[in-house]
Amino acid sequence: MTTESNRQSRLTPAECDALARRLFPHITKRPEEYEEIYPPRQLPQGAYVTRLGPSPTGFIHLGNLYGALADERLAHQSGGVFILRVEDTDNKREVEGAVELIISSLAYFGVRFDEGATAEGDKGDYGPYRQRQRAELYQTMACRLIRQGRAYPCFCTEQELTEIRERQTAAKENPGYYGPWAKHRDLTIEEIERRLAAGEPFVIRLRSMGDSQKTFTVTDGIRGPLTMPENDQDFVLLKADGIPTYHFAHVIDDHFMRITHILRGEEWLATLPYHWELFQTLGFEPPVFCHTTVLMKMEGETKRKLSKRKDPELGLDYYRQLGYLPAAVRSYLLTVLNSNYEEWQLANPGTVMTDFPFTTEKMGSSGALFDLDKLQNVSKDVFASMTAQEIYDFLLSWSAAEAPEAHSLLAKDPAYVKAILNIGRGGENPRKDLIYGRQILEFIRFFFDEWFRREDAYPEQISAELAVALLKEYASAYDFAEDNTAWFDKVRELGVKHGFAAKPKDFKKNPEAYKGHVGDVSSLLRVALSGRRNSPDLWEIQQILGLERTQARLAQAIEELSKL
RNA sequence: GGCCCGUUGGUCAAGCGGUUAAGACACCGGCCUCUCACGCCGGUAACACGGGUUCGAUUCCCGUACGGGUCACCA
Repeated sequence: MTTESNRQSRLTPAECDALARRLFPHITKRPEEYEEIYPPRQLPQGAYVTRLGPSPTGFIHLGNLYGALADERLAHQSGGVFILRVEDTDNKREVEGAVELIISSLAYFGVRFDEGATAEGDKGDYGPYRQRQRAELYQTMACRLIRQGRAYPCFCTEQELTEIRERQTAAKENPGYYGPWAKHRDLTIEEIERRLAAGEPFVIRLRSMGDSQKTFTVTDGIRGPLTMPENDQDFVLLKADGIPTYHFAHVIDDHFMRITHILRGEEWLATLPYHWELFQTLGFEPPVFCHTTVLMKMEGETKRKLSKRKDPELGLDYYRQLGYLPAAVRSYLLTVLNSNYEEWQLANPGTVMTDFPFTTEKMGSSGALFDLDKLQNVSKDVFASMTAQEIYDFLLSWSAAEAPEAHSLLAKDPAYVKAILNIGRGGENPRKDLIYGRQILEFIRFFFDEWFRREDAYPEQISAELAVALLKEYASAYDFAEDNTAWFDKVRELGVKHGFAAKPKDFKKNPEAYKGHVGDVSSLLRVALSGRRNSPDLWEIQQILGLERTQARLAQAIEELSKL
């Protein structure tokens, strides 16, 4: 804007002083006192102090966890502090119990705070940690700005603001409250006095000294040097109810809580000039800004930022309900957050996630699509690295909350369930077919008589009559004590005796000569015993089912097939 | 629309003036094999476009296109 609009306040220092007292009669502290109340932290060199500042709207999704994880890693791996600060300056949006939900959801996924709002109340020396309770601090700072002529009361009504915007749109000017458009920027003290006396509601606006024709440069912790136009907007500092806007609260809190690194989504990039001017005006040393990318979702042909309202399936609760392993979700998010995490993990087997040196430099700056395939793959790997006992413990606690109908069955016979979970586990290359709680229940359901049912058809190349004969013969010859090899040899013999090829290759070479091959015979057994055409090793399944249940299922299949 | 950020295979992404342009997921073959899964081997597939700068551009600069974000007394 013109230099005209950058001029100092029209009010004299004495008038500013009087105005400050008039506006904030209850403010007794001076900003300097707060510097002492919230002294610089005594922390090791290079320690990060980060914070998560959710607004208590009662919904938290993958994107929030994504950011929280970065904050958490940076703070904790550097010996720093991670704070939860509740940004409740908008009472219209507040939802009952939201803070508790946020804390418990994040805790479930392994994100813990050192300081700030907790379920038991505030913890730490830089509180209170709910912004509405810090009103006096913000007002003290606003009072100082008024006194310095760097802020002023604005009595504009919503209508007047709309009008201004309309005129700006018509004139093709940038919208906003700035420069010549800021009509209450230079009210006389008498006019202000008159309106105050009349009880008109007002907000406190910054008197911007910026020039949008000029630029400034900040070095972003993720994106490197960023050049942006200076702010020239007289944006609102304190709302009519005396509560600060995000912009004002953020700058003051991050200063007095001695935050070193501000991680926030890129949606804040556009207002960075606001914050920059505020840091300068208040004389605060700005922390390092780190603007992360947002997590995106594919919608039709285009990508879109995850939305609270449109994407309930991306809520943290959703993954908890499905029974995703917290470690898997964390690990997946880390692969997106830090591009070299995956390779590090591959190169350092047997390490835990917290050993990984997380850096802001390795964070990407273009929006990443949420990739369910990848999450599932990561999840499989995590389950594959766990013992049956660990998986059992997880399933038990998860099902208690999210799958009560399965919980009692899982709890009834721990040894049985663990034996099931142990199939194909323990070797160098464990099976990777466990993804999440619900899916695991589905995967193992046939082991339980309560859930067992035939899901697939018997092999069509075997007639019902022959199938019955095979099953009967198999059942009477079945020896529970035989080992895997001896057992399969017997299945093979049985097949050969009835005209099946001993090897699939023999059958392929000469299909006319056989009724099928040994695989068809075991398919028959598989369907009879598991209800499915595909399953893990049959011998193991029988060992786990036990002799009695095995025989019962064979009998059941014989009966079923006899009716055909 | 103004401003800001971004753009390497379907996805996540290495790369930071000279590479046969990594790797992971997904997909497709093959091997192993009684099915599934695992594992192993192989394959398809990318530097948005146009100008510069340079001996040489994926890499640097400028445009264009496309995508995203933001323009509140919400955060």
